[in-house]
Amino acid sequence: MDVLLLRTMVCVADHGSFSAAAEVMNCVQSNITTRIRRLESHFGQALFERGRGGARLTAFGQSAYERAVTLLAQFEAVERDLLDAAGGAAPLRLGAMETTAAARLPAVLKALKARCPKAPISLQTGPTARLLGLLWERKVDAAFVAGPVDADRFTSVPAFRERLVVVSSAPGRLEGPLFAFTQGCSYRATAETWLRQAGRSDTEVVEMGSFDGILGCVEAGMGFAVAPERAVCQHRTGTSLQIEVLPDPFAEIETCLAMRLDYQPVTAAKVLLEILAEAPG
Amino acid sequence: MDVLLLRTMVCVADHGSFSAAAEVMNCVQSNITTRIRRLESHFGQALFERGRGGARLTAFGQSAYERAVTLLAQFEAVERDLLDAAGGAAPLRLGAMETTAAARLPAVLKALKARCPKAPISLQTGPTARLLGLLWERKVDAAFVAGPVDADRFTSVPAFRERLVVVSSAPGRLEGPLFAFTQGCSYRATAETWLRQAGRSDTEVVEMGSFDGILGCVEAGMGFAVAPERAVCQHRTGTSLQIEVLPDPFAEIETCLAMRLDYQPVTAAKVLLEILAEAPG
DNA sequence: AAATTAATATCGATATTTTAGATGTATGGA
DNA sequence: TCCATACATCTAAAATATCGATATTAATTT
Repeated sequence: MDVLLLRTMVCVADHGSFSAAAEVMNCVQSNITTRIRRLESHFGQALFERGRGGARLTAFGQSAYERAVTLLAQFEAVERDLLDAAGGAAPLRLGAMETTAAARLPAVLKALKARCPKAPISLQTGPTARLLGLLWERKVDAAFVAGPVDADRFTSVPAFRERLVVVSSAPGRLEGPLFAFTQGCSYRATAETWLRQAGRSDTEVVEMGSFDGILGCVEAGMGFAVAPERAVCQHRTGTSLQIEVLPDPFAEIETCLAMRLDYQPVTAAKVLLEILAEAPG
Repeated sequence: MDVLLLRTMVCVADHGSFSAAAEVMNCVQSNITTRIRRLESHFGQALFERGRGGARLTAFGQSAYERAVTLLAQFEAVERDLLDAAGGAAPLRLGAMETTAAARLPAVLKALKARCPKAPISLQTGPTARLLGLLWERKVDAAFVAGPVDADRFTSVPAFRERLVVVSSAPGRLEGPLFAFTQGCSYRATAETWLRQAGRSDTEVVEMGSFDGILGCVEAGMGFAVAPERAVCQHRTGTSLQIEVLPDPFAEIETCLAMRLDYQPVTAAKVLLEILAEAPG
């Protein structure tokens, strides 16, 4: 019984079909079939019920899946620890909100790279809710998200204090729709709460996937947006964008670095925590 | 990082050299070299210090070894459980003392095979001390050993009550050396204690590896032996061997089935426990 | 200093395993 | 009926692991 087979089983179960798993694992679907069949013949039991609309775990498959998940997690934890012990070369997979990535991370990551040159560091951006999901599934090791964070599921340390501002094309001109990220973005949630309290629950919301796009639309006078001051300032150079701090209690938002409770920080993660502690934003 | 690589590392560490590991793993030594080098280059760190007289773990190798051992144990536990859940086909590796294997196990194993026909059952014989060692290293799942057993390290259930007898070629003729198994046999320890208490500490001891050999020598009048009554009776048919029960408190010895505290019994093991509970010997 | 010994390392041929990609089969819905 | 979706099967080729012979190394012995 090989780890690859277990990984494949977990991937199929997670993505609901052989073909989806093949895409995720960068191989052809026939390989997935072969591996699952090997596992199944090893146990003499079907792991999945195949049918239109994908593959579902059988009862036996379900129990195998649960054990496989914890086994693989332990396997990866050991591998991480050893890579780390071997010379601080354990990878660190970070997540961050778009705006944090743009406004805050360049300085932090530069300092981190300087102190852990060998550690491969990767970054994935997305809204807070999705990042917490990735964290929970162990797809990322630590994520910069808008606080506060559910302390029952994650540890978190304060990283940056952001001031939320309203961005518009002219002072006080809050006409047109609110440009915001897709659902799951906590800044958007804050903005909507603010608008409701200000009696503007009718404001239309336009979803956009990129921060640049949002600012571009706002600059063109198509509407307004809510974003952290730092992030706007970075983009504002040479533009006519106007900013205005949100009223309390919406102005002050804390960005935290969140991790799973059971995550054992690798060297690079410890250094990141030190960097955040040294230079509080 | 493949399981085979970890298994190889553990095997090298356990047996002290690449070539010894190669023998145990049924492959040529160059394979071991290749696998260890792959692991080492993966971590960028040496796992073993090579030298005349074998390979020793480096500090890093030691920590890798410890993690690998627990990981492999978990891996195997999961595999066992799943094979078991898939249809009671999980293997059961038994250990037993020579005399137990000869006198008691045939009936028990027959009943076990009848109730778990699919489960592969293997048996390894040896003296109590070695069996407990195998148990501890998880090389066997359960072992029939002479009680009492250290309850801090093993669970044990009573299996058979044996009456120890002195075997000689003529009634009362306890001349010549004591024929016994190698060190580690608890019957031998009992016999030596008895002899000491009887003021015969000077009795010479001849070690032999097989029970048949011992009885043969005794029958030829070369000396005497101590063994469970049942085992002697099986072999005695048509011989002139004389038996005499040992004085208290040496006569009554309990044979237990011992398992590691953390062993999760597979179906075959549970059935074995039932069989022992039904027909106490 | 040379020879011996007990180890691991290296290398090329071979065998095995895994993969990709083309094709087949089944099934439900337009 | 035809199409789309999804798994199964098969084959050639690519990747990988193994064997077996030989080289290398370092510590002992002579």
